[in-house]
Amino acid sequence: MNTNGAVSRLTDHLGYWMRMVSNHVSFAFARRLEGKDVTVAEWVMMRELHGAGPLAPNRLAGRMGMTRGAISKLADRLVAKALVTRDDNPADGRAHVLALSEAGSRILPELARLADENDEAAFACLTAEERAQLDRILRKIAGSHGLKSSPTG
Amino acid sequence: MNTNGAVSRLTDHLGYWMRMVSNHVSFAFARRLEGKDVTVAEWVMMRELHGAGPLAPNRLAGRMGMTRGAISKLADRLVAKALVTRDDNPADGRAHVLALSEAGSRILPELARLADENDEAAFACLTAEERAQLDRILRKIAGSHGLKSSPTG
DNA sequence: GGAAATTTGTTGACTAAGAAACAAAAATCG
DNA sequence: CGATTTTTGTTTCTTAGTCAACAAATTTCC
Repeated sequence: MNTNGAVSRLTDHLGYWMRMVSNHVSFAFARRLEGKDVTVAEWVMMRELHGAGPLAPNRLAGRMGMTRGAISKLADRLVAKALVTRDDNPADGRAHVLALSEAGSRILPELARLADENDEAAFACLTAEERAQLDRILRKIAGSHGLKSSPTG
Repeated sequence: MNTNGAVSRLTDHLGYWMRMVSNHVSFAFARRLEGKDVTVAEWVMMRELHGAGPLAPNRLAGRMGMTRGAISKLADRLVAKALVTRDDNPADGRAHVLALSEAGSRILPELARLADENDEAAFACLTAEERAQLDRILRKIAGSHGLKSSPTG
C-alpha cells in the first residue's frame, strides 16, 4: 500500500477506527458519570485502589499511565471530595499511601455498575462470537506491545 | 456479570482494552511525528484538508469532532507554520476557507507514510484474518453508533 | 558513618482542549 | 424592507494533563 507515493485513505487505517470507537466509548462513559460528580480519570484511580488496595502515588502513576504530577493533582481532587484518603507512609518518609475512603468504597459499586452498563451498551451490536474475537485480538495486541498499564488520556 | 453487587474486574471490559490499545497507537504515532514539528491533531486537520479539499472551519469542526474554538486555535498554529492558508470566503463575510498550503501539500505524503508505517507496526502482530475481523468489527460498532467524524482527543 | 546518587511527591510554567460570551454577517419571515 | 434569529469564527476562562525544577527522605557505596 502507498507504494507509488499516493496518500492512502485515512479510513484505511485500523488505528483510525480504533480511535473513533475508543473515543466514543470513553465519551459515553463520561456522559454516564455526569451527575455523580466523578470524572473518568477519578473513577480509574478509585477502581485501581479498589482492585489493588492502598497504593503509593508512584505506583498509581505506573498503573494508570500518568505522570506523578498528574497523580498528585488527581489525588488532590479525590481527597477534596473525600472519596480517597492520603496518609504518610510510616515506613518511608517520602512516600504516601492513597486508599479509598469509606465514602469512596460506598459509591464504587454504583460507578462500577455504570461502567458495566456502558461497556454493554457500547458493544451490544456485536454477536457473542464477535465480542470474543475482539477481546482476543485486543489482548493479543496489548500483549505483543507489552501493555500492562491503563492510560487514561 | 456483576449480578450480585460484586465489582467486576476492570479488565473484563472490552472498553478497557480498547482504550489501552488505541492510546498506544496514538502515542506511538505522536512519537513518530516528533521531529516533523507536527502534532497528531495538526496532521488530522491537514489530512482532512487533503482528502476533502478546502473547508470552512465549521465543517472541519464537525469532521474532526472538535469545537469551533479548538479548530480556530489549531488553524492558528498551522497558519503560523505556513502549512495551511486561511482566506476570507468571498461568498460569505462570516466564513473562512482553510486549505493546504504549497508547503503543506509538499510534506503531507511524508506524514502519510509515517501514518501507514505506524498502523502497520501497531497491528503487525495480527494475522491477515485477524486484521480483517478487527476491521469489520470496528466498522460495525462505528456504524451502529452512527460514528462518522474522527475525534482527535 | 557520611557523601553522593536516587527516589518520592509537589509545584509552577506551559499546552491543548471545551464551554460560554461575543461581534459581525447572513438568513428568516412578517 | 426591516427586525429578529441563526450562523460563523474568535476570544476568554477553566480544566486536566505534561515537563522540569525542586526539597526532603532514602539508598548506595566507599
